[in-house]
Amino acid sequence: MISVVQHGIKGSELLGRKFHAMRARVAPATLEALRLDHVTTLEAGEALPVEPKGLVRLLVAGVVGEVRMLADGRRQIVALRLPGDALPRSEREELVALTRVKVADGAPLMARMADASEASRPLRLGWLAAARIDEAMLRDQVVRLGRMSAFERTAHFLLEAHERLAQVGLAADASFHLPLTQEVMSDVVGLSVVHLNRTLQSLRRDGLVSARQGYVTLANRPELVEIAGYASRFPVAWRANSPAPFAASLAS
Amino acid sequence: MISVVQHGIKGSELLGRKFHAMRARVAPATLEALRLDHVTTLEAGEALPVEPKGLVRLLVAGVVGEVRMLADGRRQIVALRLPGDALPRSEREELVALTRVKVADGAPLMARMADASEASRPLRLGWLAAARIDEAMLRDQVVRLGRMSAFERTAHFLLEAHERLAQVGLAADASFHLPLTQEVMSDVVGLSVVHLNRTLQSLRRDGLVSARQGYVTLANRPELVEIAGYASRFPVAWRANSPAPFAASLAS
DNA sequence: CGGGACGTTGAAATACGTCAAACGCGGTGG
DNA sequence: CCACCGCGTTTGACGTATTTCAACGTCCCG
Repeated sequence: MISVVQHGIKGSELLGRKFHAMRARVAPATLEALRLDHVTTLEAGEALPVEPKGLVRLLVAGVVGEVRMLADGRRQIVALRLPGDALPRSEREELVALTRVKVADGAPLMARMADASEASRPLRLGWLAAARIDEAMLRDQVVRLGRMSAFERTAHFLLEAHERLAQVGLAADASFHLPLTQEVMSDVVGLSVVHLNRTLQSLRRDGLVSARQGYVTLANRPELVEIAGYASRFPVAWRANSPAPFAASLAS
Repeated sequence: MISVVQHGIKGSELLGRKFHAMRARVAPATLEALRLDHVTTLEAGEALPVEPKGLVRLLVAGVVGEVRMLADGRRQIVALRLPGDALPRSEREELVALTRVKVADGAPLMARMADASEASRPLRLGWLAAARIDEAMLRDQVVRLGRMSAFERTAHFLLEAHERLAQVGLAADASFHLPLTQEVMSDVVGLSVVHLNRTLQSLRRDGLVSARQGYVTLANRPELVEIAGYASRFPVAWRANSPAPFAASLAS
């Protein structure tokens, strides 16, 4: 979330590739300033070091979790960060690499932009819009955990994951790569591993999704949407654009 | 949340009283610009009309809930807004007066400030800080719902409510006025009314809180904190200040 | 071949939800 | 003044979703 990529800056050298900036809504000069400094790779399970200065980091590949631990070891993954998302720095949550991960330190400009002081107006607005989407997804998460059944939660979660990945070009059709262990997913949706497992089985039995080996296919998306009461978090304006160019970054 | 009041602008004519602005960290000129236009009163149960222009509204008295309804009638109150909080405008949540409520339309300046474009730097920073606190509380809510037992949730919720009210001078000691029905509270903490009721009884039996008639007393705060794993959401810097002047606004 | 993650399964425990009724209480109207 | 609501709280009995515990299967990797 806080995904700059989803904002008109489509693609970049995020992956070591050239800027792809199709139909970028941001002035070239500003885009230029977005050039990223350093790309680090972390292994699954590692905690990301806390951001030293005021830099902003961008998740280039893999999945990062905002993890909150309780005293007795219970774990809640407050939110997931997917490729293209910025990595926030919250005080009580730890950022943990849930898969192998590539992180790019944004140029200081990004930090200043976060300050909402300097930087260009359109970029700043995009930033704000992304933050708003972020918060909306957080609210979704609250509703999921507070009022939805295990079945609904899981469906809703998968729908969200799919949509977010599709946004950044990591899901062409109804299937996508989501290399998370069931334990991780259970900590996202607030269930025990065992029950999540059983819930996934129900979803499969009902022909709604098929999930194996980290590959998920939404076999019956309309029905899933119905069940979960899912509503897209992305303004139509954005959905129209795509297909986002930067791909294949979830795996490695 | 997004409480401007908690930011150095201590007190105001929010209640029709004089500005009290002790040790305000904001320039008088900026403060001046904060003057509020119109104060409306709404009855419990009423939904606040959606903000027409780009105005920002401030909750002066009473409690407002950010309510999300599911198709089948289930209700989740994503967050509570207490006196001094700004009223956000989210797409999927409805703002509902949970008690009799007083709302003030902020001057257009506030709107511009929300844009993070114009307005003074300190005010803008305060705004951002408040937004950060807001999000932190939202994360707390996620953890509560995702990984805490009914007992812990309720304790945690009461602690948060107490602290927030104390921040704005609506709780001197360990007791405070929280005129919410158990049904409302149950929709905040994601429990059934019946179960919330029983949970409150346990809390009473254990001598941790006493709650009757909308008046809550944290009889054993340290123990509650321990149980709920509660951590304050307010930076120490703020806590030092107080006692906030504007009072008695929860009731009416 | 052994070990370690991860997924799956079964049986039993429990936390929480649902249903339905009763209670208390302030308010209203006769 | 009393009777009769309506609304919120409380209680009991019961149903069920979800957790816990413990074991087993499987795949991968050394």
